[in-house]
Amino acid sequence: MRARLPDRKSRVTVTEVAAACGVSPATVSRIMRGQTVVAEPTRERVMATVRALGYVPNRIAGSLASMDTRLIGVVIPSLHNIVFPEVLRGVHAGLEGTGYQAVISVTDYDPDREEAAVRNLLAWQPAALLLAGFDHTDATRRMLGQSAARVVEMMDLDQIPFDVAVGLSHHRAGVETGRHLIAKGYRRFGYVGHDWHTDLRAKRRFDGLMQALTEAGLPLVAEARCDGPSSLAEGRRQTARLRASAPEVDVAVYSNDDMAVGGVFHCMAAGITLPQDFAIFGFNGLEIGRDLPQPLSTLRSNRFRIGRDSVGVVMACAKRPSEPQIIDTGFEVFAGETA
Amino acid sequence: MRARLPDRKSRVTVTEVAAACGVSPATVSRIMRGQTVVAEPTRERVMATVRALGYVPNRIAGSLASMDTRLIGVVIPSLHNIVFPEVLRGVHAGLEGTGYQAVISVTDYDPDREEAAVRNLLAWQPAALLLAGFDHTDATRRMLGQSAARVVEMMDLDQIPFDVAVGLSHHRAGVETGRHLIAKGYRRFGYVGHDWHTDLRAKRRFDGLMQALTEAGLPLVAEARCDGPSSLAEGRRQTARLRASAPEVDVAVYSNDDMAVGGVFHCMAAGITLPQDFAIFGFNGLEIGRDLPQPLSTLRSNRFRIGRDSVGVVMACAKRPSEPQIIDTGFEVFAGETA
DNA sequence: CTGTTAGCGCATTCAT
DNA sequence: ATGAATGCGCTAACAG
Repeated sequence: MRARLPDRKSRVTVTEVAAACGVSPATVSRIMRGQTVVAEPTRERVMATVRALGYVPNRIAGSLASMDTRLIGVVIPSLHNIVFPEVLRGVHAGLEGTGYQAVISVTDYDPDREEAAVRNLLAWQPAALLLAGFDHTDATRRMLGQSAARVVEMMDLDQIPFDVAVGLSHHRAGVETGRHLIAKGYRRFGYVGHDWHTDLRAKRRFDGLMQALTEAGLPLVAEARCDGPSSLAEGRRQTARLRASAPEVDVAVYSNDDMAVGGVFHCMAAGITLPQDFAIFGFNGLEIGRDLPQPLSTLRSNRFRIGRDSVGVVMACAKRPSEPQIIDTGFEVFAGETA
Repeated sequence: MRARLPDRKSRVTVTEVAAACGVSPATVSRIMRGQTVVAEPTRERVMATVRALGYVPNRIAGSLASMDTRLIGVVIPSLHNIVFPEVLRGVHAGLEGTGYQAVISVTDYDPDREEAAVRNLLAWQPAALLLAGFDHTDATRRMLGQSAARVVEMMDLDQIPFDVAVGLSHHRAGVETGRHLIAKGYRRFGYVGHDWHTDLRAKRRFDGLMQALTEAGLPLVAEARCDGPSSLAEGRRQTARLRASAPEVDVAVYSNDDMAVGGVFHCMAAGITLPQDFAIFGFNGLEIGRDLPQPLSTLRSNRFRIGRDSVGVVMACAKRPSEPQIIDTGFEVFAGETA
């Protein structure tokens, strides 16, 4: 027999509530979940006791008994800019009122850390796992295969998903960017970007851009890329480099809005007039770009919608579909005034 | 007897692993937790089986048995700007390698939604709850009192915490802002702000500023405030209003960097030279301010550190201290070039 | 060092 | 409409 129980987190249990008002634990349990029909007087009596004792049902025990956790694992690459928080905002909007909770992990764009995160999260038997992109280790894929959780690969549509993908085609986004700018009359293209090893979607957009240029018989005149993650500071620095090395470039496509706004700041400081002297086009459609003195020309990805719809799809059905499913949240050109 | 078991999320259990390699479940459990000493040959044999079967321990069951969940509840007001994601970043940095997971809820600055979030999170028996500020409902306070979880009130130090507070004194931040600007020679102060009903810390900074002005015998010449949350767009709008109504103001203190950067954008667009014609001082020290063509003058709050240290304190000790504890993560003036 | 035993708190039968 | 019995998968105490 156990000598001493460890301190309980919640003092009150169903059994105690039941005892306190002369019903069985099963009745209390039923009332707490509002499921089956219970006589109104009983219900009221029990609820009074619940309030009096401050009873909070233990979901750990409940989940074990019912084999249903109401937990959603969310694995995101980064919290360094506003992009993934906006996805999270969508996730929370989708979760609102469902009784599900989000358990969050951050990978810093490292597949091995993603693997660790997935392992830890799966141990909580989540109803679903929301990941970013398709770049997982083999072990991660195996674990996902063994689990019964729904798996949403967010942000991206350019590969066949494991279960469901919710996002946009970054390749097509790149193509549309190129076509849009060519249609506006730009011919001497430059590219300003950040690390492709971690941010594969940025690379995919670049490839799309190149496809559009090739279709139009145009070269990429120059590019300036840094090794690290995107930032305003790198956007400024790489823009300076690009301008110094290739002053003939009339429009630069940026890997994202952080880099692009950095570019705008460089131009402000250097007295370069946008878009006459030089044009800038971003990606994402962040608030910061919209509220610039000259609004940033960019492509809006719908990050809130990605998060919300990802939750929506797993709430709609607890089982994986026989065919991988694809939900396109789209993108739109935001004209702005910098290109 | 139960007719039919519901589908299990994880097919493999300790019992099955144990059976598969001829040891007892307890031994498998011990090995999985790496706690007590187990003979090396046994360990290897079991681990081989674990890998072969793809066994993932069920933490729901584990938590119930050990009454220790390794879950940390985090309740944040908003994901609309980068401030709380930076706190979350700190939280995840602090959690790294501890085996604890963060369960997140968002309140949109609504105490009633905070109450609901706390109720839902406490049901998971978390080891700790991380909240923002002191503005809780009575019911929330009662629930926190009943639970054994550590409670960290983040961001703020201006009241006596329930258990631990990690953050900075917003009143002192306001005072220091005032003194700093007075020392720089400014005399005609304005204030640009957003809604105080939701963001009580902004109000506290304002009060501190007023105290500094009063000490110096200076009036607040003008103020422009909006009802909604802070944003770049409102920063621009309210700055325009302030300038129109009180052109004599030589420095404006802003409720935060989002508003202040909006102010900088207004000045850029309106051809106002900073800081000669008009000076701007923010609060937070966001990346966006630092990388502006003219870096924003502001007060750095240490949001990453707040998150990391909040986790640190609950990892250090599982029990509430007898006396409320206060951890000051401080703030520093960032000189910048706009004031 | 390892096995046995007895729950953790709750949800779910099935019987009444 | 309600109660009694059973076990979810695991960990902790104890015995050996």
